[in-house]
Amino acid sequence: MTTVAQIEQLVRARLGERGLRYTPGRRQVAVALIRAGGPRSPVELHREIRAELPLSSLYRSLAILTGAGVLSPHHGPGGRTRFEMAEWLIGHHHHLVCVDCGSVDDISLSAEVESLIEEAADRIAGAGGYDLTGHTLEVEGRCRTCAPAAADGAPA
Amino acid sequence: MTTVAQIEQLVRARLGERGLRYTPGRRQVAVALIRAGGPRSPVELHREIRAELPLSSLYRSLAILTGAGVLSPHHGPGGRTRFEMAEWLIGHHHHLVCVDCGSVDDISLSAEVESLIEEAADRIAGAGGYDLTGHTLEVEGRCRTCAPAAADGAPA
DNA sequence: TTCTATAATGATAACCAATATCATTAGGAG
DNA sequence: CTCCTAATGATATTGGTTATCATTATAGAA
Repeated sequence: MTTVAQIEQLVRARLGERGLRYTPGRRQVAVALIRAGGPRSPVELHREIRAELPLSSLYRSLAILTGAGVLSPHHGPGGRTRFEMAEWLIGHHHHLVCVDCGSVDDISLSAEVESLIEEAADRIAGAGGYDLTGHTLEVEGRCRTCAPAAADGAPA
Repeated sequence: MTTVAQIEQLVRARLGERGLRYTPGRRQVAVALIRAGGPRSPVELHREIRAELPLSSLYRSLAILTGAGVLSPHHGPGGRTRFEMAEWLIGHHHHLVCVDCGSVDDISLSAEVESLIEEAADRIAGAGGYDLTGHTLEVEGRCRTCAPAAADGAPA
């Protein structure tokens, strides 16, 4: 099991390599995301972080950390972007996404399914002339909160 | 092989069920998306459709068609949403996505991998209390145009 | 066909997540 | 201590998207 402190050490090192500092503001963001079980939006993080961290700084921290490869962006409904720790820090995983509110939980697949997907992704990217960076299975549905409202999509 | 006209017939019927009309503007959008090999943004569609279809009307047509279950939204970088025909119209598929520019191509998986993923998605949605609506494998990489620029993500 | 209710359109204004700007503050190297 | 550069925070701006509203077009009724 990787601890929060260990991940933070990797983050600090990564930032250091690029002449960037692991400041208190950036630390708050990183720790919140390490503890989260899935991608979080700037507003969600702002609510979660008690300290009065200005939104402008929060957005910039997210941009800096993303640029350094520490965070990965996830684009959801309503033009909202959610961020999570990159896979080299918290391990490979997939997403369970609510198509209505956009909330996301991390999930894992069996080794068997995972290796088959990996193979397929490799083949597909090659065929399309893409420089493969990764893959994510997005399992889509309506979360318990959103399920009651709205219906259809492709009725009888 | 399903023809454009056949799909259009399904779209017209679906709209009719809801008291909505399959107007020329909506038709332009639908035909362009039926012909496209993947999700398209409003601006891309606007460029593709020669006619002087106002952006406000284009956006509304996309919203109407999406609400009717004819289109599915795909959320990409830069807060840009791309739309494609729903799977009940063009069949199940997955996406090859450029993490930089957000362009998307449709791809398919072997029946073997597909059925394993389906099973896994079912199990995962159930465990998370989600009402499953679908799943998409997003194969991520950098397209030929974007590959030259930028590097890393998780270097040595 | 003519009338009428409702949907659709198009120009414009408003919205809001995200980004850029810029003056100020903080931190590391010499 | 001093200097150079990074980081911060308040604010202004951008840009995709949505809402508003008056006008036009269409389906169905008479």
